[in-house]
Amino acid sequence: MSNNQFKRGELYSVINGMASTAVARRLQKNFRQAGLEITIEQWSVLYHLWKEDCLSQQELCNRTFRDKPSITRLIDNLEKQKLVKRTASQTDRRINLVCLTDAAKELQSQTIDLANQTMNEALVGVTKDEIETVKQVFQRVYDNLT
Amino acid sequence: MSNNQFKRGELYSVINGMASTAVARRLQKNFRQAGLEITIEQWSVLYHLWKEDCLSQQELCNRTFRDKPSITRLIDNLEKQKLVKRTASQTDRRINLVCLTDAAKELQSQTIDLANQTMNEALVGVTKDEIETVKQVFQRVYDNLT
DNA sequence: GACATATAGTTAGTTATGCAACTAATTTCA
DNA sequence: TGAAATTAGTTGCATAACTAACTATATGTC
Repeated sequence: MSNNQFKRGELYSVINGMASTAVARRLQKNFRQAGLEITIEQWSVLYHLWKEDCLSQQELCNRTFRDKPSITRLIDNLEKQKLVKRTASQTDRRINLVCLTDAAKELQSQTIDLANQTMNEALVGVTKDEIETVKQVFQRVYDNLT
Repeated sequence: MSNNQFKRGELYSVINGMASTAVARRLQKNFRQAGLEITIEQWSVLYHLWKEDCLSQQELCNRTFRDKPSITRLIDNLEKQKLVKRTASQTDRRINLVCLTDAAKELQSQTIDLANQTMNEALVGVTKDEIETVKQVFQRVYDNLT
């Protein structure tokens, strides 16, 4: 038995990611209470577009760790809500560039404030070093499996 | 700004839980390759029943961190596959006791081996102390938000 | 130039999640 | 005792995930 193997009874918390689920739920709730009608999955797409606008769907797949059908439907829903718009690329007609609308740009600061607030609530009593360790382990696990 | 606040650019990995998603995906794949037709959500319910059989649906909610409709439907599907059976409690007729079938009992060792194997792959290069820290932070975050 | 292969995105089908509204059984307490 | 509140579970609706199969465009190679 390897040195770092989880005991069976502890496996679940890792597989299920209960902590990140709890964060997501709380953030969703905070959005709703602020009258924002977006899901946190939609928000996570907008988040990457705020960093760099007009990405291809494939690029959004890479950055959000989602597969193509998931992104297709998230973009469908964001388009219905008039938060993004698909535009065919001039140079490669296979590619859709996904660009923010003005309405989406207005959401940025408000939702990022809510996200930061939520993280502050979540991380009460957690040290900087511990956060650093969690991030490193996450990255390592992700790299190990992909 | 609080001392342990995430920088914006780092928020996503926590909220999305990409690492636990990657673990779940790999475990699901390993189940499929072994010819096991269960989802990892279903497995996570069975997991708690292997530890203690014939729990109420409410108790399964608590132990798996899911809400009641999610458990209702997971049990529906597990019942379709003849892996569990609902039995009305003798003492409180509101309660369904969810009990394992023989078929489910046979799945236990095989799937837990696969889960341990998956965790070993995932945790290559991660130390025991780091795992301990991650678990503590998860628990802390969960407690902070619930 | 033409055929094979790779890449970008969509669609269909199944399972799962969250919320809100619901039924039925039990408990509380006036 | 009997009405109100609580608890256990279900159902309906919308969103999202994964897989597999699909279309369309682009690239690579003979």
